[in-house]
Amino acid sequence: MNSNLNILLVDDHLVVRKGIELIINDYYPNATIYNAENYPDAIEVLKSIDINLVVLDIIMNGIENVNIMKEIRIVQNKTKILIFSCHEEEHYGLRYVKNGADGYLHKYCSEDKIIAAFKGVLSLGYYYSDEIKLKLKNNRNKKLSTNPIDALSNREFEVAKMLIDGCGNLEIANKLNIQMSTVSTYKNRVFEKLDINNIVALSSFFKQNIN
Amino acid sequence: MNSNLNILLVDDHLVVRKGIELIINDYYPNATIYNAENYPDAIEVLKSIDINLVVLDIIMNGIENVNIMKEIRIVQNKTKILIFSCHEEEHYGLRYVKNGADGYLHKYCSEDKIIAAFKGVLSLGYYYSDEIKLKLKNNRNKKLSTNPIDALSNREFEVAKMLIDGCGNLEIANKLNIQMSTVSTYKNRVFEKLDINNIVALSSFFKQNIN
DNA sequence: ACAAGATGTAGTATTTATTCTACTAATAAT
DNA sequence: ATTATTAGTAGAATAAATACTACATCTTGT
Repeated sequence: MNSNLNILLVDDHLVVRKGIELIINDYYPNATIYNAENYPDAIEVLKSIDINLVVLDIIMNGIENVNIMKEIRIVQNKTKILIFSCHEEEHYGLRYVKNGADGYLHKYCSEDKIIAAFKGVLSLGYYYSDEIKLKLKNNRNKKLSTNPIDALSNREFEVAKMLIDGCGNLEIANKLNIQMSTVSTYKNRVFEKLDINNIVALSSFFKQNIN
Repeated sequence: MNSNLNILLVDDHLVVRKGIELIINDYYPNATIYNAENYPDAIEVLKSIDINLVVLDIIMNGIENVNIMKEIRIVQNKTKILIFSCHEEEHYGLRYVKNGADGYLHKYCSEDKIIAAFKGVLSLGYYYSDEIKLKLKNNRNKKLSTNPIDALSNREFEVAKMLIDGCGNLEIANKLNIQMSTVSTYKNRVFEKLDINNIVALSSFFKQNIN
């Protein structure tokens, strides 16, 4: 059954790939492991080999690229994608799942969880935390925009940009002639919509998603 | 010769430890590997076993602790310490070496470099990049550093990085077991030293000067 | 056309962050 | 050896930010 299990590890850290490999070896001794340290290499592998599972680092060289999942699905639409990220699932998980991930694993997690995720994705077809399941349910009807920034209202966008410029809430409130609590409300809505929770993340979000 | 080589891997990421282990296995098949996923455990191991080399992640759970090296040296002063970090050596390296590291490896690096570092540290006693060697020399000659980040104290540096990770003052205070006002003091000193006034600027300062 | 959700906005209570001062210990400078 | 800095740390007072709730006005899907 596992004799023809093909797993592709996509991560720019050799050590991480090796670590996953060692763990997989224990549980799926017959699996064949393929390695890719960048996305083009990964696509190449997928073009020539039938891969059952892609273990994918979504942030390579500091750049997040959720679109890689679409590219993977174009080449092989039945392969399973398990995100293996160093970010907290809490803030990023939902977005990845909405963009096509079948599961989300934190680099911190235990061997048990890694194996549980592998099993889940390979047998059930998915591995979501309860939190993500809940968020998915609450979000089911909403369409997924390729660019979450598009979901921001004008006022939210305006505030977001000022925050990135280093303005404080009070300063923004004064400039826009609104109450600080109002600014806070926008800030919250922005954070929720982008599924982030701090200004640095907001900043990098904008850098990545806007020229 | 290698028959009684004892290596301690200190890293909170299982996958990383596994990865290093797999690499070590190939080159030092007789080495005995010990694992610790936190500092107290590491110290425990060091108290009972003669360790030749500690492969050390200095940022555990998002908290940098350069003092761990002093603690290690108190327990075993002849053991070698090789920092294995996910940050660029360029500007973090010097700080760590000055605080007691015998070598610095980036998590990104190739298998060759990992082995070279192991060999260097175990035979020569150190493994420094040319850049760090130069900096060390300049430092001895008391030449000014061109990088303002080098002007930050250990504690300031620590706090700065946590701020960039999106931690709030209170969170940092709790993690470091200090008062929030103390955190604020550091934050202020950092901002003054770098001549900035908000987290986004701090973040880009680090990105520019450290990556 | 009408319900459901999105948007713009605040008030208030609470939580966090900043300021400013200050003190000790460790280092560096002279 | 002595002085001057730097580093690590808080307390108290003050200011800023957030959470939560609320509500009227637009949009939009059906």
